[in-house]
Amino acid sequence: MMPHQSSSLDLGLSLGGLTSQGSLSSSTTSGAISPWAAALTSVVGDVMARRDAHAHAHAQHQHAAAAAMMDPDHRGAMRASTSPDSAAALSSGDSSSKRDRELLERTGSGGVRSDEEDGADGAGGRKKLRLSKDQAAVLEECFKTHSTLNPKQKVALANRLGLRPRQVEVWFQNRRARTKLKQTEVDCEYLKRWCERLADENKRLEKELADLRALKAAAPSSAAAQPASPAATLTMCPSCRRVAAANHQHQKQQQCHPKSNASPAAAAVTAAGSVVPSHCQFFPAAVDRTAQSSWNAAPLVTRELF
DNA sequence: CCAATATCTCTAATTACGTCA
DNA sequence: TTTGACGTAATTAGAGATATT
Repeated sequence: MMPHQSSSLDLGLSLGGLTSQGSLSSSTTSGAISPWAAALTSVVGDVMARRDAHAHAHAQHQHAAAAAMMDPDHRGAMRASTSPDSAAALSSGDSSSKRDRELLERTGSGGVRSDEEDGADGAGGRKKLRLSKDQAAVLEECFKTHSTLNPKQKVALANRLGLRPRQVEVWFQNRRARTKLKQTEVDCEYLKRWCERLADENKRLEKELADLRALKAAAPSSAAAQPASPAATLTMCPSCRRVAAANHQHQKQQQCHPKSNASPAAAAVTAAGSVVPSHCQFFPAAVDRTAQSSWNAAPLVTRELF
């Protein structure tokens, strides 16, 4: 599965740096600001300035409450907090199960509630939050920088947006899923077009083969002049279906695909582990997709093939 | 040191809500 | 006004990693 990225993505964000003015101060022990923190700060600054013009008073109230509830550091160095509820549960020695705590978080008891939730029914019904354009823009910008969040980033972002950390987490999960789905669609389209192209190529080669056979049949006299020489025999490579002349003199076919000892450049290993002959490598996906070991690393690009 | 347990985060699949044509 | 499609927030289940007991 995916390795945990907490250490590599650690912002060094200090929640204490969240000032009441809404500015996000990010600092590392070295004093350098990470790219993610810088992006968050600038994006949040731009978008939130507009947002705050409308909802500053209410947001401040929320953020103050959130800051009071959410301090992941108080739980110790190693265990990160996902929700204020779980933090509270742990710090109070609560032995309730994970599901219980998740239920608690969902129902919002003791946690931070968003504007939308405040207006929701309290009967436990699933009330769907609609993220504002500004919230979505901030999340989107952050996603561009990093598709995953460490706990500190999550809490900081949640605080800034007036959302629960869980909501930020869910948004990133769904965003990754959408990205992957889109990439899959792109890949699917790409493969479809390759398939069509190969079918065309196959047709062309079969026609070429038929022509050659016709040519051979039409000129039997020249073949008869050299009856002992089967050099004109045409064979087709079972793998790539290319036509090749066979050298029967030594009962050795002209090898279309030199066996495994061939130079590394002669064969590329596909993702499935099969060997693709070098002259069959007009399907680049067989090669370059091996480098895409993870979806996160696969950029959503339309390959320029045609 | 090792096993059991707890907790976290992730993906994948699914559900359900809100919007819009 | 109703309805179906669609986008997406939220839920669920299960797996892997890591810390704690």
